[in-house]
Amino acid sequence: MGNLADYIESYLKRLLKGAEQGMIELQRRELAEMFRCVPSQISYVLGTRFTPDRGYVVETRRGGGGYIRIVRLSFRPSQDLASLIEAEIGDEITGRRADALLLRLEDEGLIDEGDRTFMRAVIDRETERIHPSYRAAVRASLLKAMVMLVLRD
Amino acid sequence: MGNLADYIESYLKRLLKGAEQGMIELQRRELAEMFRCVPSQISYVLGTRFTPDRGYVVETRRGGGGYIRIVRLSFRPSQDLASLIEAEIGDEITGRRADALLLRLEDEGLIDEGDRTFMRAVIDRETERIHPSYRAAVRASLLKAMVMLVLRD
DNA sequence: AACTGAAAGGTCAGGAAAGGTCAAAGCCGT
DNA sequence: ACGGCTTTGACCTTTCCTGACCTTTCAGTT
Repeated sequence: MGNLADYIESYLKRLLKGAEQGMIELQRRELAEMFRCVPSQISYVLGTRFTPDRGYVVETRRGGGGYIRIVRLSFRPSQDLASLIEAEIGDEITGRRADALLLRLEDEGLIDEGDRTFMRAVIDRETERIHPSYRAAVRASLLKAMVMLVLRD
Repeated sequence: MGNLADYIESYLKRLLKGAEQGMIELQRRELAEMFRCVPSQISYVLGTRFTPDRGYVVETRRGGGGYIRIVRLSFRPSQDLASLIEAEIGDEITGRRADALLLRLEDEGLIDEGDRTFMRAVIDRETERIHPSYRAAVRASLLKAMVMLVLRD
């Protein structure tokens, strides 16, 4: 994990952990100076790591006194678990989005790394035997089934 | 066993043995240089020797600072369980046989009644959407995935 | 109220640095 | 000679990082 984007990401996540209400506010230019990079690098990190997919919302404001606010969304089900999972995963899902979701669950402490790796292995294994055009659907079914099984209670 | 792929395989396995958390991280290009071969040779070794079937998961990242991470599953589909499950379930299974299997697992005290009814419900739900001719296959995948997930460790 | 300049953040394209793919050639045992 | 692993190399995709240029907001001036 040697690249700059990763460092910035983990710095921001550390800040978020220590923050009230799972929300932080900062300035792009300042942060860029701190990491000695161009400001657009910060935008890059936000755009690739703090996406809704991964459970974050970013609000910004330009101009004097501008800021960037990062809000962490909690996966904690407000409704019932099944419909939340249904909404997140749907009938089909790419391998990438599946990874992102598992990572997010790990990030939130809902599953551990072993769970994540295991589920990934199962998905890879079951998925590669079948015809490519059904993969996305089977992947979704498997993911939903396993996540529900692990998260229920 | 004099071929390059075998040497690379055993080198990686040696690294894995000495690694904390049964996980190593390396760069494809570097490793290729070390063995004086083309990078795709590394991919070949990973694709043929470090498969989920054999108890490994490989995660990679491209681009600057890219890496390859090899994780050994702690629940290495312990011959017993994995092959038992594979043998019992196979590539396809009817709803009836699935029920029977779940009941048997409950009988043997390997899962409780809650697990069983939950898994059944998940299978029914995921299975009803899809085309009838694929149900048996998807049912098998789901069942295998969930049973392994619950029985692992 | 309108104008203007400075101070944010946004966008986008391009180059460099990984790893991925796939088909063809090579090698080896039967 | 054949079939199945191995190896190689040409070409592709993804990710990171930077820099040039754009837009928005605010504060002060006219």
